[in-house]
Amino acid sequence: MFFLKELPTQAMINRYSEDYFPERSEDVAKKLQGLREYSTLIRKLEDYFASHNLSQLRFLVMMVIDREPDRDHLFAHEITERLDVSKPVLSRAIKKLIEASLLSSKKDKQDARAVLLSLTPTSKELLRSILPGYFEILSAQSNSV
Amino acid sequence: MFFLKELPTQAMINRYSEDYFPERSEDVAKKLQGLREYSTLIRKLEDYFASHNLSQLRFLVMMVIDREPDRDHLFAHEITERLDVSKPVLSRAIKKLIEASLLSSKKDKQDARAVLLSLTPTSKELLRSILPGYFEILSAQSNSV
DNA sequence: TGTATATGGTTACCGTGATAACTATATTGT
DNA sequence: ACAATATAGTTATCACGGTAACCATATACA
Repeated sequence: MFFLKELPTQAMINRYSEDYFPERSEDVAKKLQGLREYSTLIRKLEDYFASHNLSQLRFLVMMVIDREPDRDHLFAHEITERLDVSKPVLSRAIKKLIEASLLSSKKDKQDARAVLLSLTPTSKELLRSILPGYFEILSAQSNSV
Repeated sequence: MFFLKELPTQAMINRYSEDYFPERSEDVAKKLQGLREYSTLIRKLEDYFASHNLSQLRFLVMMVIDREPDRDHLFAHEITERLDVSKPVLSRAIKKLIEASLLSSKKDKQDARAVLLSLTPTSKELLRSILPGYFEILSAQSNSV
């Protein structure tokens, strides 16, 4: 998250940065604007997921299982490979999804440590119902990015 | 933060979204890419601030005081107007900055509720020392944004 | 075979977001 | 003047990131 509401003017950035990178101060202005716009977008997404008793992370966990070709399940460590999130955080997100009947887990037969995770009918239906709103937010022109 | 490492291909997005917004699925792809890139950038910034015993928020609190024209102080509620963060979070950030001698506070004479916040010599020096690295990260081309 | 190492996942703990509700002081309006 | 309302800031509590350390099981290899 990037909190700054009123971005510094180009003049202000120049004043701060001209000692270091005068030739790149426009890049800085552009990046700050991007940070702000994407922070706003992330807020909208999180609000949207929250209104469906989800978080962005829990949504993405379901998505990466759903989008997996040729298989209807993933192991937790495979989800870790696909999402930039720490193991404990993922572990907790999975636990909540299971409690909400949005994931089902099954012990693997080859590896007693591993757990197979798959979507439930409920979560497949939920995914279908929230995707339109998700794409709506992502494609909205109001986010001037 | 947006966690998805491998973004969906355009074909995958089309498959998911064509029922809803076929004409805007390229916008969706672009937004997802932007989200990912800015999340990476925010991670870099947070790591950088952490290496200086700061957070992005604490840095921005100092910055908005420093950049204020004609005054060397701000009230907490003025900082709230400038940063998109809740009052309690700001309150805690200010408390930590004061404990670290990076902010000094003084009761206002007109309004007994309000507290004047200004930078200390230490924090002015700290700001000057971390700004080059901050602009370096923001202007780096590696963030392909 | 059995010991060291690697891997899958969880637990414990901390930092930092949020909201609701609170205290204290200012302001408004009759 | 004083009751109602608004404002400045804090406290309590929760959600959800992170790292370090920990089980349990698999794998490597002497």
